[in-house]
Amino acid sequence: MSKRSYGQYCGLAHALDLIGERWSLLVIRELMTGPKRYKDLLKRLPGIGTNLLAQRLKFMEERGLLERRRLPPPASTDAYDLTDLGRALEPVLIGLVQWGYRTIPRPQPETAHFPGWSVLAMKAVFRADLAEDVEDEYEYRVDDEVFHARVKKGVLTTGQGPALDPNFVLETDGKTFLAVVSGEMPMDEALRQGRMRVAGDEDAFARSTALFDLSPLHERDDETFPTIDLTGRPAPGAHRLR
Amino acid sequence: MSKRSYGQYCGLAHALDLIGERWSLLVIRELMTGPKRYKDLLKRLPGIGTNLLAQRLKFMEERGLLERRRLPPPASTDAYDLTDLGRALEPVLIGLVQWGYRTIPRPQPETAHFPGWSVLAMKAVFRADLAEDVEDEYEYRVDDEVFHARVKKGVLTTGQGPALDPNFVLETDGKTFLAVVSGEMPMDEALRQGRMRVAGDEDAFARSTALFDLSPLHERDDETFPTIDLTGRPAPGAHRLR
DNA sequence: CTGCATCCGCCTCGATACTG
DNA sequence: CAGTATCGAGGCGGATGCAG
Repeated sequence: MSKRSYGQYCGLAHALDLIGERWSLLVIRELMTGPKRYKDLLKRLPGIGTNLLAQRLKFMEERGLLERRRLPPPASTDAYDLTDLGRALEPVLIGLVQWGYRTIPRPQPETAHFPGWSVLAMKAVFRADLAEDVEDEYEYRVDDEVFHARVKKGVLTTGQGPALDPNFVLETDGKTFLAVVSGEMPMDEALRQGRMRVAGDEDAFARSTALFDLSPLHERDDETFPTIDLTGRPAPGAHRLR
Repeated sequence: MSKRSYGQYCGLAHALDLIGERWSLLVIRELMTGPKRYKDLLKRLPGIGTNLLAQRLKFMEERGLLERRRLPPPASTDAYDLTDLGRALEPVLIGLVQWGYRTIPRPQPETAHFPGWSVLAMKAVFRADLAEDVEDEYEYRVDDEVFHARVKKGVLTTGQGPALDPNFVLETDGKTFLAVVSGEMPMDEALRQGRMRVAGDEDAFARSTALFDLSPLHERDDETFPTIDLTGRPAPGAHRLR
């Protein structure tokens, strides 16, 4: 029952009392892109073990991080959804993603990957300083997952499901997608090989590749790596797009 | 030896592979305020167990988060210090502190607390939007710990040890300090009772209490609660100080 | 005395089997 | 489908040992 607390008066220690145990933050990550059913969580968290997932869900529900919800009529079972408190962890997740990408190893054959994980990654690598004058909407279809991004006045919002009025729709399979986002394969090559297709406005697509800097993460130098900005100052060397 | 990895291609999962285990982030927190010796870490992390601390230090040193350093001559033993990679976790720690303070319970008699933990807390509750025109330096002496804050052009920097040219020096004991920062005791009362003393510029002290909003954390409404700002937009209702 | 390594009991984790 | 029950393996926490 996880009665182990650090017993410190410290915001960090208390935060870790709530979400510091194994799998907890990954459950939050899954719910960050929308409500999920129990079995979906199991599928997207390979290795968690069913008892532990149940325990984590119960624990975080009791603490007010998430809640069990009855889905609208067509669905027969419940789903889990974040509360405002749980959703407030988004900046922390983004910060951890940014930090993690500094040293993430290249994907191995057995490395798990779901396209939806890239929604957080997009927010992590988003260049808000280049997006002041951009107003776009992009749709991504990878395997059976569909998600979208909306850029407006320097702000990025994302969600699962199709976009309302996308400037382009990108379509590919999970293997190609992973190869591209991990920097193993240049995007142009995936397009040339026909393993990735983009339908819509070419200029918007060019803008999107600048806004989401998917360029080889492993060779990137720290100077240009975006990090959470506590002061709101523009990054050095930043220039307007368009 | 902690060979357990999530095996996911996701910045968050990889970050948790590095700092997701018990005590890891608290070790980082300790080193965030400056290099520490092994025994100091043990003392400031009650309950960790000596073997586990050694294991965590070794693990994180191998991964490049921290390094063992020989201290300047007067010291006889080594100390541990963060690398740039480890120090890059600061925004994440601040974000977690901000989030943790939303639900942190009132301190109990057995709750551990070291004054230095408040250095991170200051950064977490700092109102940068009020500090644009402030240029101050404050010194805090609590029990045997001394630390300082420097505010300049909306930016806060902190450190252990005395300030160079402080506008005021605040002095108190650990018990009173905890009571005040946890909102159990109003700062005025601590001053009136003589349990806390402020020597120096009264106006600067008034500014500091506005910049570091120590007002009752437990009753605070979410609207005014500072959170990490990814966009650099000023908080709603913010006004200039001075 | 500091900086660990070893040992030991307990709790957590992860996999599988089972139930409403 | 959504969990609960069970169990072996390993991580954790506390005490102790020991080398520099």
